[in-house]
Amino acid sequence: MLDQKALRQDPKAIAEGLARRGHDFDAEHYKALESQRRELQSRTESLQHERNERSRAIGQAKKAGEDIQPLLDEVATLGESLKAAETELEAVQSSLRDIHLGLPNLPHESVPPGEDESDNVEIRRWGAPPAFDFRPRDHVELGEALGNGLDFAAGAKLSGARFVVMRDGIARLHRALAQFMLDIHTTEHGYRETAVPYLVGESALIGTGQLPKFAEDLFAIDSDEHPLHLIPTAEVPLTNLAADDILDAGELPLGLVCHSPCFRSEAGSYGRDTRGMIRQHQFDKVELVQLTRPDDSYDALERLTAHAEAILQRLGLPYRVVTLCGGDMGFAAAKTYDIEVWLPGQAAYREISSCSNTEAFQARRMQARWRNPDTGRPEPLHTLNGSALAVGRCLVAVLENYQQPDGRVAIPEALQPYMGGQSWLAP
RNA sequence: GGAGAGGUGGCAGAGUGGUCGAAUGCGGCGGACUUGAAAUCCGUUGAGUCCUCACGGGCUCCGGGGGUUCGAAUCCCUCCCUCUCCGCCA
Repeated sequence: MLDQKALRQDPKAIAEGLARRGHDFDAEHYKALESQRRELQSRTESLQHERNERSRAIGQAKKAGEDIQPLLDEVATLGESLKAAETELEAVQSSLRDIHLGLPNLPHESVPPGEDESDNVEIRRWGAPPAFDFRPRDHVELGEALGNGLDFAAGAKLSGARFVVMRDGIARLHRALAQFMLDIHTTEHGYRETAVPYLVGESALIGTGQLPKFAEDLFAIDSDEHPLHLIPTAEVPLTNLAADDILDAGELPLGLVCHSPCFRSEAGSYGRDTRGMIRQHQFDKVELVQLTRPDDSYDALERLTAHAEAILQRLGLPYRVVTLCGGDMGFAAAKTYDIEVWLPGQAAYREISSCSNTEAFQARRMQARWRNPDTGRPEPLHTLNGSALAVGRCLVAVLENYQQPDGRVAIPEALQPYMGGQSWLAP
């Protein structure tokens, strides 16, 4: 949610900001609704005031033993006009709420202009793509050769397209990656390890911005008794832990890390990445979330991104970092860095992490606040999130980058302690 | 699934349908006393929102939603959550 004061004060400026991410906002319509709201609200509240006063007078008269009938006659019609005003006000407020919940975040001034992926700006590279003197295979081939360790047919048999079954060394490697990431983030980067529910209620999803607009991207539990959704990312439960809270300044910045499965319907991406485990309905991810003071959130974004990069560096995987342009950013983000890992099977850099500062956008939606010592007042804090990393895609990157001519795969040194000292995956 | 109890301010805990946003205690903050501290005493201390340049004022909130009433923390309906016992169960 955007700052409503700013919206009221200068809707045109907001519209210009939103245009930078390709969002069309009708400032005139908003202004009209807003002035309607103002008029209705002051009318409603003055009627409420009158009711309160009169009720108080009736109470006092009754206590004094006076005849209250004349007073009752006076308020006879008050209730009706109050109710009418309240109903009207509610309708306008609900329209305004719909608008508020539907507006995406404003891009930070440092966000490059642009419409789509092609306008993203590369800001750095690390490592060099491995030079193979043979035709590198992709992870699908490699996995199949490794004792059917990646079995897409089995996944499809159980659950349909975009599911996979992992076995043996590959399953273990997948587990090793998640363990490794958790250990680094908790012991070296200062995040608090957190385990969360994988099913969440509607309010949490509104809090982080998935609802009301993107319901079709989520898997819902089809049940009146349990109207829950599978989490598309641990960002949802993790960030919402702060909902309705007022944190002390001393608690910030607060870093949380969580390993969880993620569930995405991938509606609207039917033709894309159909081969392999790049785009699955279910995948594991280690997620970082930070809650910060507003004046610290952009430094925190750099730190958080560096935490994600540290994993790739330790694994020796080449990557680049890009700043997303306005048109390519997610709904809640004010600024996003994508980290893209080199995949020899595709001879391309592919997204393996996305690190975003949402500023106060999510905090306002979920009433996550901190007590500002300078003002003494509760104020929205800033929230950030980033994958560090997507475990499935990281597995793909290890398999493809560490493959050998004979089909074996070397295990990065950093992971060997998690693999019982093993240094190869071999058929 | 069955039976019962309960959800009130940071915490604990009162609350008769009528100045109850709410007693009291603890905690927090400020002050007095003290060389300093403790103890003691005095004061203060919820959130949201609207109007106003401001001063200030209004409105809403006692688990959520709905209802009765001139007036609801208090009465009614409904949902959610917590606790105890029984059953079932990883």
